Amino acid sequence: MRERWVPDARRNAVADAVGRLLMRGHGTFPGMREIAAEAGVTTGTLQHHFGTKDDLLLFALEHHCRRCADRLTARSEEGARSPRQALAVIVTELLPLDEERAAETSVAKAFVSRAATDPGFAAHYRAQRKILLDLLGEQFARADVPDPSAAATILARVIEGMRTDCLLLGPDAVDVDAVLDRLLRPRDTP
Amino acid sequence: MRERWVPDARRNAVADAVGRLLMRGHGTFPGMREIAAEAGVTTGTLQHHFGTKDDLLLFALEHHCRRCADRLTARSEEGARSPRQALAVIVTELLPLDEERAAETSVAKAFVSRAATDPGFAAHYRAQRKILLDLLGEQFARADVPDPSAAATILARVIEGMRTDCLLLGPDAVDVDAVLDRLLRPRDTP
DNA sequence: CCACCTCCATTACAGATGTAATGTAACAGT
DNA sequence: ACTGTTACATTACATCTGTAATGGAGGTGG
Repeated sequence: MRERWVPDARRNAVADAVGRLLMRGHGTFPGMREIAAEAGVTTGTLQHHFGTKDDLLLFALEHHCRRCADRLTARSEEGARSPRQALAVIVTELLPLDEERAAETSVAKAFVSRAATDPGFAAHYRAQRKILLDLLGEQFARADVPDPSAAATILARVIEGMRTDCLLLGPDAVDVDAVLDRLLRPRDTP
Repeated sequence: MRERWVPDARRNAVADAVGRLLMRGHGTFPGMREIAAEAGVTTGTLQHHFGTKDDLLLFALEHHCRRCADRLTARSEEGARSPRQALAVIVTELLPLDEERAAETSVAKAFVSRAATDPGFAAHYRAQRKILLDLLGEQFARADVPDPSAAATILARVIEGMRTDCLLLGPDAVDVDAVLDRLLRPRDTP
């Protein structure tokens, strides 16, 4: 008998395959047959579960964002002690420090160019960005940093830079503590 | 008589065409015929001046980086008054605020994913990053910021984030002065 | 038993892809 | 004038692309 799958699990497996291919491949989006081979299915399966290729890619993007968000909420209690530690958890969880997070980062990077013109992907970017800004801003407010939302905007940008540094130069190129030191140290108040 | 070109000018024109296509297109690398059409030549011309497509793309990347670097050195004297203004010039020049800089940013973004696996593109990224870090670090040192190279690393990452914010959310999403305010305001010295 | 549906494999196809191969003008050197 | 080289244009081709079309296997409700 053919393997039985709950359809969502199959879609998630395909999305994971896309992540692995984007991580290993040359950065360009893989073809349908390549995705099917990596996922251990045929292109017919892909056509059935996702209509078109763009639907598949958009689902893959959402899948990896969802996984990252799940990890963030799962570790959210670790930040109960100090806002500084909460920020460290968030930043570290977004860095490509293992295969799973490397795939997520590769996916995110690959879709930036796409989002520049395609409104669907752009909307997704905006939504994801807002979630991150809220998370960071909350911790900056707890840390009594003046203008916490501005601080969150800056850290979000630093995170993006750290993700590519880590992806292209290796894990030793980033130092979470050094970054938080500089962004959290108290300032003169006039 | 057929138009005469000094070969370098033709290559640069092709590289500009690639930039425009990456800016307007959906983020994926354009095909040879598309590039040829945009540049007003045929694929034979492309094959003659660049051997293969990868050579063409790498040249395009170098071309746009060179243009940006040229603009930076051309405006370098404007930063003579204050390091803060020098930093503002550098950051602004890297943001996609007109067609030329938008093309440069699109090119840079498109090649990040590629650099993750291809050593040639990765080397280019490292070199370009070092140049920027030196430029920024020099100004932070002039501003008597403690650990100027660490500050430069952070600002370089912020710049990368600002570039995508500006590209995806529009010019109003970035505020150079606000960023420099936060990164340059004096700190408590223990 | 029968229709019906989901799930999937296979095949087919029209179009795009990078590039090799070939031809051909224009000019440079001798 | 002959030769060689540069700078293209055109054609050809094998391969890859996304997807439409078709068919079939297995489970489900009547």
